[in-house]
Amino acid sequence: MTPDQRRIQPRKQPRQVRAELTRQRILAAAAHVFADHGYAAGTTNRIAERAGISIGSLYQYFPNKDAILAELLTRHLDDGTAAAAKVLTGPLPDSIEEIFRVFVRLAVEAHLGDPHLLRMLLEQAPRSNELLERIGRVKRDMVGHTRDLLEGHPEVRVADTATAARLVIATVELAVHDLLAEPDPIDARRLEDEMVAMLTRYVKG
Amino acid sequence: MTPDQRRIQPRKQPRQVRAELTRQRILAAAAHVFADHGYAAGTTNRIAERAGISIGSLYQYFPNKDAILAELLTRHLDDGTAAAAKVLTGPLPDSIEEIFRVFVRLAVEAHLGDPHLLRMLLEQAPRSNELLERIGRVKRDMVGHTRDLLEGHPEVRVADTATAARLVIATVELAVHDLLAEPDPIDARRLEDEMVAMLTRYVKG
DNA sequence: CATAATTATGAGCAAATACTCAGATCTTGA
DNA sequence: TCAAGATCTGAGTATTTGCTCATAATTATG
Repeated sequence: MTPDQRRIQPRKQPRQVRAELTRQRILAAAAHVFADHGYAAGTTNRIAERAGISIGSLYQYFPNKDAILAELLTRHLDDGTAAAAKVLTGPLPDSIEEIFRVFVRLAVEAHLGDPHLLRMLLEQAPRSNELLERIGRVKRDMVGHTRDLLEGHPEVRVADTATAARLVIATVELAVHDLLAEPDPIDARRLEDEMVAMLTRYVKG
Repeated sequence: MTPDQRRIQPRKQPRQVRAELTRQRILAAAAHVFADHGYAAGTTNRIAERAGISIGSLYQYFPNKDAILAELLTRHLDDGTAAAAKVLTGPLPDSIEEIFRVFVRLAVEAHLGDPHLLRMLLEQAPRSNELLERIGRVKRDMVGHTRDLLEGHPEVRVADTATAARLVIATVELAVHDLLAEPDPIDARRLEDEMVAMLTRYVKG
């Protein structure tokens, strides 16, 4: 470990518009390159090339390669929690089926953009402790909320709500990833219907 | 690409016992190293060191690093299909619930050995086209069998058996991986029970 | 317009790593 | 016992890759 605590924060705050533009180009290019080549083979030089900027510029906004991945993942997590929080401000449907539908749809929508990138993110990111914790926290929150939901809802008839909550979250997250990222992806709407049906019948006993 | 078609086959068939022993040591060491460090950071030198042999010996049995991963994955796939084939020779239970239980248990057992390694394998291996196809074929077979099962079983009441089969396979595969490889893994028996319950209630409508 | 501040450049360095090869050591078989 | 073949060794090579830094170009400021 370097003495200066292996930075993840950008080394410089952009002060001109072109700087912010360059940052965005780098992130967009990184998303494509990582999705196409994987993390290890997605070299920083390739990212710079794809972004149409020099390698030097890249390192003016990101202290190292990991920081780029971290930023991409952070964005995804923030987008997801923001979307979920927004839904939670309004009133939820009554039936457990429709509640599930809301959240499954949220998950599907969050991954329709670039499923390959997302898959990559959640696979490679766990190398870093900081990101591992952040992911773990988000997941634990989701499981917690799900558990509360299961315990408080009259239609639900599962004995062990803790286990059921974990199963529900894992199923949604992973199945969405997998099915959407496959070479022959399932139709998103149909996936939503079937998954909602499965979860609903499960928790209703 | 090199002109000689990037080999995956070992360059030499072992003719003495010590050779076969070395091969096994390499694979065992690779499994540990890959599980601990990931594929990229699992260097061939580290594998050789852990196996207690020289780096030169390693390259006498595997033409390159990818071939080691390929062999590990092939073993896992072969073990899985062999176990499934064995089960299919005997008579299956009547109820769909008990049928699901048989296969879920198979999946759980196949991953109890070294879940971290398996997770790694399925995440990193798809870089190679050959392995991608092999995995795809196994998966398609499983989906096909599941579909036949769903269509032929009187208790099953799903409209779109093709989609349902994909959902069932993805759920079992991925949830098993995820839940077992987590820092705080779910009890295997409880996982089996809940998953069987979920799938059964799903397909029974 | 002039000076400073910000941003961009890209050749090249240092480190890591997959892999080679010439020779040493061990095993086999007659 | 001993030659031929099989196996093992590990320092070294070729390549890749993350990243730096001196310098240039651009933009802001007064």
